[in-house]
Amino acid sequence: MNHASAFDMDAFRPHDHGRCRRAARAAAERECQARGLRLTPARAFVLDALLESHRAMTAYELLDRLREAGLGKQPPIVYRALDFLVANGFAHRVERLGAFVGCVHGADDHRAAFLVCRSCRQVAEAVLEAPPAALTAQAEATGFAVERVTVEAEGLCERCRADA
Amino acid sequence: MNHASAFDMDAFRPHDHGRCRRAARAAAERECQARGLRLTPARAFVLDALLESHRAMTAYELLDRLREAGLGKQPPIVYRALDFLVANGFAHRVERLGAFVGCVHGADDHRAAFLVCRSCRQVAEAVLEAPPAALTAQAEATGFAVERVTVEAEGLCERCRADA
DNA sequence: ACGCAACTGTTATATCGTTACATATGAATC
DNA sequence: GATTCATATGTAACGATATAACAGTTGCGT
Repeated sequence: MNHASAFDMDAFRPHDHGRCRRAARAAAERECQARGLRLTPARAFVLDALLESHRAMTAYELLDRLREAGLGKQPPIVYRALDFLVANGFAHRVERLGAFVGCVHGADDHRAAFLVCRSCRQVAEAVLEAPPAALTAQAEATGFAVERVTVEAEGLCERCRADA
Repeated sequence: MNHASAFDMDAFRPHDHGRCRRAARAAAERECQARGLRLTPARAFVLDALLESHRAMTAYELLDRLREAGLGKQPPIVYRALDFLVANGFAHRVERLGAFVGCVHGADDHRAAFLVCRSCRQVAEAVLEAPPAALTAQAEATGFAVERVTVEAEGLCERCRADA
């Protein structure tokens, strides 16, 4: 389907971001169409804001944008939109930051992992083959049913290291 | 040194918790002794509270305990204690919960991973051989310097599954 | 006893997220 | 078209998590 290499849309690699953004947006639209989900104005607006760059955005940053756009005033509007986007795999929450990024891989989120720059807050999405073996082994051994795995690497991207 | 199996102190396995707790506390004391760190009353109190069980505790739960004990009244006291404990590897922050657990492995925290029960909030600590290969490969490829890796599996422990 | 660094006390505030309930809208059916 | 129900939005109030800033205290080497 897509012959680009795995890191083509990596936040920390030069890439055609317009294409990156449009592809993610189109994938979300297709998915909504296919599954009977409603990409309402507020939801689409939040998704677009997240896809503008690979920088993680907080809920309140997004709320400010919604306010400017006249699409809502109170926190619930943005948290509802984010719940929808995250639940359906169109965005991810970066636990480490309490912030959100658009999903650029369409991967099912059991396999998403992130490189999070602590300086510029840009986030690259990686796709894991599987959760770490040690973790699944211990889960298995103790009867723990894993539902979701969070893998986040915090550090400095090349550019931010150069700036420092 | 320690001939016990890797999961002996797993939160989701029956184990001698008194021994588990005392071992962790003693390890912290030794470490402080060795590195010239001060395990002050507030810090020791918070560590003991965290080691009481394998349940993740929020900063404000801990603050309530500190208040009862007359060791402080305002949030900074507990956040400072937690900063100290986390910085020195005596406790971990569970990002998924915004809460804290005592460290029972003394492992350096680049290698810690967690099984987090979303029902009872008990947390088992696992030790990773290494961060997932896909992640380090992508970091390498893009010049991203990884400083810390968070691996957290959320799910249901055996007991909570049985209860449901 | 002195001086410095580390630690603690206190006030205030920033940041992140939810509850609860009222209202509106879309789309299937009568 | 009117009815109905599920889904989505509007709004006010609040709860939970965390930090800033600065003053005061304590431990400890000299």
